[in-house]
Amino acid sequence: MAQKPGIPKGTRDFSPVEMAKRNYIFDTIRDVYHLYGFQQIETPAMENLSTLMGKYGEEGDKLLFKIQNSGDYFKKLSDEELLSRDAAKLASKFCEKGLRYDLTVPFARFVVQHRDEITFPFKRYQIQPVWRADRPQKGRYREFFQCDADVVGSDSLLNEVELMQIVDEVFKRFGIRVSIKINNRKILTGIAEMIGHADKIVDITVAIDKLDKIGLENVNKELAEKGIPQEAIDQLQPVILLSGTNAEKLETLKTTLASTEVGLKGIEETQFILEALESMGLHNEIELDLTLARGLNYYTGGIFEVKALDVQIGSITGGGRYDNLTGVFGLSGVSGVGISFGADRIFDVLNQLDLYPKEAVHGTQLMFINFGDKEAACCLKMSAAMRKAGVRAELYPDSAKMKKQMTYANKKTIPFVALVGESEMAEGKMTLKNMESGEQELVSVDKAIASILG
RNA sequence: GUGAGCGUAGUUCAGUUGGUUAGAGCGUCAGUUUGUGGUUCUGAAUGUCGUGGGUUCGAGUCCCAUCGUUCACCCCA
Repeated sequence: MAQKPGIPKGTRDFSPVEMAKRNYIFDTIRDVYHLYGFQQIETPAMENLSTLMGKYGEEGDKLLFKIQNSGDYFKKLSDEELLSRDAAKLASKFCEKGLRYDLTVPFARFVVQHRDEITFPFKRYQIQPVWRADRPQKGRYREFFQCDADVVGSDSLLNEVELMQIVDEVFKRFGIRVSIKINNRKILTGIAEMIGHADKIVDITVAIDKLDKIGLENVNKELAEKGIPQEAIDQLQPVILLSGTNAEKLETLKTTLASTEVGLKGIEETQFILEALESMGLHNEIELDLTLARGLNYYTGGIFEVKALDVQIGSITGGGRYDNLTGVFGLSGVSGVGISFGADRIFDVLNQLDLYPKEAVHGTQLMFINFGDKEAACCLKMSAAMRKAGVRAELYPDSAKMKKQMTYANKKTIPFVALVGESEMAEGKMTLKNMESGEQELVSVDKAIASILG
């Protein structure tokens, strides 16, 4: 066997059927975004590395795909640099660009760069692939699509409410049962302050985040390993184990975090969002979950995450508020909040649950069998008329054996086949065969259109 | 970045304690059928057993390396 070609790990080809399904996902999300007044933008696949670096934490920097400069860059390096064997340092010498890691940071760059053309508040959505140099595994790819919607230039919590409504609506349309989790960075900060370790907030949240995965005991162990004293860990217990309804949780937190201003602010925000959503009535459950941390360190307010209830696959949507993301690009005072649907994981979920509507696949509806040049010419005219009426029609290009042509129609799951031979031509009609039932009858073009579209 | 499993036809896999010419289902192609597919029957094609080295009289099978892949951890959509 000749050497088989392949594609880089963590990347995928998409077949026609897969594309039809993916487009159904993108279209559904896009429709809902439009309903809420979001406008689409796109940004380049590559950004300047300086735009990307330092925005996703240390771990994120490592996962950035860097793009090698062109040209003889090694000539410009000193012997010392070349011999340093320091990948990160050397990369900075001959990589100026990188593939985007998410859509939020490029969007922040976009906002700052085009600030004079943008009318705030700016509601944009963006559906594009992103790349991460991660090691692939189940539900994790190195190239995957995100479907982001963000509002920048407005501090109003109504934006959070609206985004949660969008999340709820999208998953309702997909028919995926989900649990929407909400938290607030300010509450997490308040907790860290309360126990007197505000500086350890990242370690604390990362540890707490693993609660349902590794259990309380291991969380506490990890906290201790990160240098949190035992008494502080003890103080954390009631918070970690917080339970009850959302309202009850908030009440408990109000007393626990009474001493921290940030904490109370976070509680107030969360309460507003939850109450607003409650009055709207969501289809899916929304739950205050303090263990929800999210690694992205630019979040400052509300944090959201969505998990599918019927498939185990990690989070399928996430988002949150970031008060000062544009600040790092030189424009402060612009707050933003956004969500991101993970199209690829949603694809996997829909596949596993087999939730695609039949109409999602827009295949050919009618195929003309090709009997020869004369017959084909007649089919050409008929098919033109049928397309005009909105029938997706095609003519088999070669006058191959019937069996071959029928097999082709069968494989493409084309529901109708038209046979136009000598006798049909004489009458200006076609024999229309229903591929599912096997029935066929001699009909006019108009009648055929009616029964196909009917 | 860390750890574990798996690489045999287009595909899913079988292949005994190492033993002659490496098999099966599905798929593909041809015929049965000069205007009828999805269901029948008949026949055919296809592999450097991921790659390189080693042990052995003998390696698909054992050892080492390498690449690919899958899963878990870290992190994340």
